[in-house]
Amino acid sequence: MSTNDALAGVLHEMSRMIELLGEDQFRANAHARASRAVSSLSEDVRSLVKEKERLLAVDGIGKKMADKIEEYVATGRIGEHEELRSRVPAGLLDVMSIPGLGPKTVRAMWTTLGIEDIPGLRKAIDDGSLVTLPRMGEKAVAKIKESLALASQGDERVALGLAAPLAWVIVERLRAHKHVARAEAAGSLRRGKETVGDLDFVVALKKGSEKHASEIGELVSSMAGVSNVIAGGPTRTSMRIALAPGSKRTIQVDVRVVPLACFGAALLYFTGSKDHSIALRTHAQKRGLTLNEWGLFEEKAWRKYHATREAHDDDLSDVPDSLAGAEENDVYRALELVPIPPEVREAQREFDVKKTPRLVEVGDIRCELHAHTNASDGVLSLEQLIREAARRGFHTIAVTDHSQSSTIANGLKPDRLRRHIEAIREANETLGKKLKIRVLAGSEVDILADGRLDYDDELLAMLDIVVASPHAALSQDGTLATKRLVRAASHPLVHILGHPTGRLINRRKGLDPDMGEVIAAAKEHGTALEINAHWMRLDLRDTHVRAAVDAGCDITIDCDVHALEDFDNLAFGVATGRRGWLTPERCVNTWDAAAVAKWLKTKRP
DNA sequence: GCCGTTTTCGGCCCGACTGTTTTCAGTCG
Repeated sequence: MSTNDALAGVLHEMSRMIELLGEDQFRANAHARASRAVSSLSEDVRSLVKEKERLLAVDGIGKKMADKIEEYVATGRIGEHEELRSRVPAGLLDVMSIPGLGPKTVRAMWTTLGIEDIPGLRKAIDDGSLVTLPRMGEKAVAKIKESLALASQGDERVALGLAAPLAWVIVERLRAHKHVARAEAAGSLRRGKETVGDLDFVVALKKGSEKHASEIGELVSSMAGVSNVIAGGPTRTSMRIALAPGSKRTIQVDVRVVPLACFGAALLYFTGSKDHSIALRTHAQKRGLTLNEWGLFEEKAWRKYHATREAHDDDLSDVPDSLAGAEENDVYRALELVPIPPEVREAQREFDVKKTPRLVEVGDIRCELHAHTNASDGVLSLEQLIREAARRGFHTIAVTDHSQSSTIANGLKPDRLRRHIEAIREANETLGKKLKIRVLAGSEVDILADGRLDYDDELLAMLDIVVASPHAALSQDGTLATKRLVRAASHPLVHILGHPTGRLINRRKGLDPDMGEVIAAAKEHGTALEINAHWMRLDLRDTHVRAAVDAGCDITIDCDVHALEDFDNLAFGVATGRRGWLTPERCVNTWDAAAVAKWLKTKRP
């Protein structure tokens, strides 16, 4: 785990413990906010504490928080954290992590029944003592029991690439309904986060169809794979659905229904992030306005409406006129803000921009620079690969099979690579010319544990393109990893540093180098850093991309193609790039053929 | 504990839904 993630975890825990102790809620919120700010930092806190002003410039980090962060970096602990821990039973945090159980309820369990952990909670359910708590009835206990059963099957966030296909199916189903005017997936999926906790959908009904709101929730909750419906109101339905047909793994799905005039405001709010939404609402509040999922309103007008709303709460047709609400961008403009793309809505500097950034888009991508054939561990023949790349309109396809050390991946020994180069050059002359696509002879060469490359320089120099990636020794020490990657990024024949950390989302932590140093080396030597678009990798990750973009590095977005469908992972790589504020100019794959060729030459003798 | 185009003190986003209540507290996103 990176230092940033570890620190964020400590701050989050502090926030939860402050809540459990029933102390100042705003202090708890401040710690939670600081935790989120730290986890979305593009820089390692270890370097940030050296320049305190820049640490203090981070939204949500003030003087006291900066001191705690400094203490953590210096000693690996925060005294106040340990003091809190001594006052709160460790198992109580597990209890509070059960959906439906918040700080007030868990505190009551603790102080009146002596419950200190999940076994204690189970016991209190069984012996009937739990139901004696205030505001605790049979239904509430049943819900807790259900949550307990669910919690044991694991609640880790779902990789973007596993959740997205289900989201697409649901959006299509919603859009096909006769009363639906618009439907979009929102939440962290829309923001392109590498993992998502749940799926959010915003649906607008056609004018005159407002009475049919309740049909929409039923439309989704009647889908195959729905295991239980958690809540179902006229405008909001929550349920759990199997991630794939037959899969035991489920994900929470929330569907919100709004009138068409409110669609933008609802989409804005349910896209988040939480901190971005809070910043917008605070901004509105200072202007005597109120922003909610129904639109942007004069505060007085909204209050008057809302006070009378209960009488007709299943009727969505009478929301008062808003200052903005139909489109997200209208809301930003009405607040005198620049519209912000979803992927960078993190309340981290996006409100400082003077105009909407033009971030890289899938349609900008014009070449693929990292692809395997059946010469190593791909399933496509050279011809199939070239045809598919051409079919997708690419001007260049790089054939980069594995190098000799990757024996499991059938890596090529030097002799075999020489013959492979000839075959690729031949294909470039024949099929490439015919399909108007340039075929590059390349290699994804292993970066050995000490930073040396897996072929000698003479052989590397014969290749049109070299992607250098780590594949083994992925649990080595951070300092060694930094040296290793810096050495590879500084190599005069390397064009691209491929999936630099080697992490696999939810499965393998990968290397933990000082990315600041790696980025600096890449910048100095004109080496591009790869965003590997496979949803299991997304490596560089979003925060690394942002640091690299800030440093002025070139970035590639590569599908690391092994099979036809891998080309479709591009959207995930692009989303990660966008989260890192990547513009087309800095993204090599958006350049025209001549510019890419010229760039490749700069790294050849 | 953070923060400032009202403020260095005194605020702190806002609504839906549930289950428990006869008017609301707690949780969630």
